[in-house]
Amino acid sequence: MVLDPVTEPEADAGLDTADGACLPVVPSLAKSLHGEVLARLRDYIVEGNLAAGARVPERMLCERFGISRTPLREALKVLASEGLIELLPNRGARVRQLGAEELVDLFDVMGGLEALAGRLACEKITPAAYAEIERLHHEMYGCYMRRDLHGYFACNQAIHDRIVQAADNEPLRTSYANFAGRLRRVRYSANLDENRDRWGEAMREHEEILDALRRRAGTELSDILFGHLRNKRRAAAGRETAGPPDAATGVAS
Amino acid sequence: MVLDPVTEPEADAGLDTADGACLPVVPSLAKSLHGEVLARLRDYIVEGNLAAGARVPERMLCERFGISRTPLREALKVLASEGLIELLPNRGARVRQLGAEELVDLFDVMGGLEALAGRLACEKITPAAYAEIERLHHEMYGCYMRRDLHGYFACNQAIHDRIVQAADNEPLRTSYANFAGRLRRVRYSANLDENRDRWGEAMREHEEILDALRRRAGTELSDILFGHLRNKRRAAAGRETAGPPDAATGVAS
DNA sequence: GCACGGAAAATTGCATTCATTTTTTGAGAG
DNA sequence: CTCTCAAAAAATGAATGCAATTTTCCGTGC
Repeated sequence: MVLDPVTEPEADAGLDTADGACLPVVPSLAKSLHGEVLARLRDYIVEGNLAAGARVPERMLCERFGISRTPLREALKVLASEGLIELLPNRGARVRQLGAEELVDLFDVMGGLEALAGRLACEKITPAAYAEIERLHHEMYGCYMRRDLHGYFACNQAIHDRIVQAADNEPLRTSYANFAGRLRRVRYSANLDENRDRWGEAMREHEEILDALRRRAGTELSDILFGHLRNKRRAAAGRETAGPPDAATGVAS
Repeated sequence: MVLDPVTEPEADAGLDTADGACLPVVPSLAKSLHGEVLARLRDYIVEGNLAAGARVPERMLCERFGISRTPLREALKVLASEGLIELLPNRGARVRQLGAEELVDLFDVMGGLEALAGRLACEKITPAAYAEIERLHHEMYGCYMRRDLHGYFACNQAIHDRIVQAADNEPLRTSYANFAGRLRRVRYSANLDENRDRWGEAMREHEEILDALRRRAGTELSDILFGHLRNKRRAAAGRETAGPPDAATGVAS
């Protein structure tokens, strides 16, 4: 996940004379140890290998990745700016705690970004891309009917991703990936499984989503998507134990 | 600018026993040389002290800030992740070029974030905060009437900032500040001055904004704000020379 | 006169080192 | 036995050092 911008082997060696037209893809963190470490460490944390609130042990990660502390610390600074970890003055870094209110805020931002993606998708989506989403929608409906939770999740995420892709907006993609990563750090829980009402509701909302997208009704789709995320948030919040900030929270539907 | 999260002196030294309730504010980059350098360098670039597309000279900035290369390079990595600069594999960093299409994308994301801020503000804004926005609106109208462009800009920005503040969502604030910074790097141009139609239109849109906010009509305000940014984008794009990616583009209204 | 080639200089990326702060360990007092 | 305090140990933050790549500059050939 966290869709990386494509990293081709950088085939344009040699002739880059005075022509200023060498800005094809962003080679920013293409190779370079730093980029590698950043991606790996981000995955490592998002995957949940480090307990929430736990301190990030530099030494251990250094030998784990076989690098020195310099590139690792650079990666830590970036992850901090992404909001995944926090830097404690003179005390290193620790995995960011997601309190209940922060979780709510993140869900709202995701809702805002999806709303934007929907709006833009209605303007720019190609018939082929729409057809693909329609296909995924029907596949998801099939999963819903036969109570295939795993398949449903996969289709659901694929649909939302496709909408973001269809928006064809690189900064939006990046931001979306960033926030999705932050939320993904919390444990998936099969909350739909114990919440059939929400599942049905979510399915109906997805019908509306597809319908609005079919009609290219940007404003409408925007509202539906925001509401969709709001309901998802509520469903997740319902599952929450609120007390310990480590509470496993559902991220689904 | 780029509103920093408050940095209190971290008064909770000593007893943090098993109680997991020590997450008041983010001391992330509170002090620490790295945080200082990051903020200064970001300002330095946003202010436009480095030409667009120009390479970022480490050595020079090091002696300019009186630090070694390590914290500077850390800051560079973070700024790259923020999208302000780009890292070239073995060639250091350069200030990111904003092509016409990227500019459009950034405006859309700003529109999406403002739309979200409007929605949330309608839910959470306090009467006092609303009153303040109303006051700013009338002050802005005064500026408009007497053709005080500078005052108009200031009020305009203050209003949009207040809406974001009223949304009371920290991740949103951070993201908004990030994108605003990226756009701010392009030169301000008094495009409203040569585009009286747009000025009047913008003023009318702001009337609608205030009205929707007064009625706490979140969905409506969301649409108006997105459209407002869209029009702003169009006005800015109209000024653009499109050819050279260095084209000075207006960011106003 | 201009393009091509190569060596010197500069710059980058990462590792290592050093000073400072924090955390842990242990001894002693109450 | 527990609490306090101090010193050792570890870890952090930043500076410096070093190999590798890039850029610059100058000489040569056409």
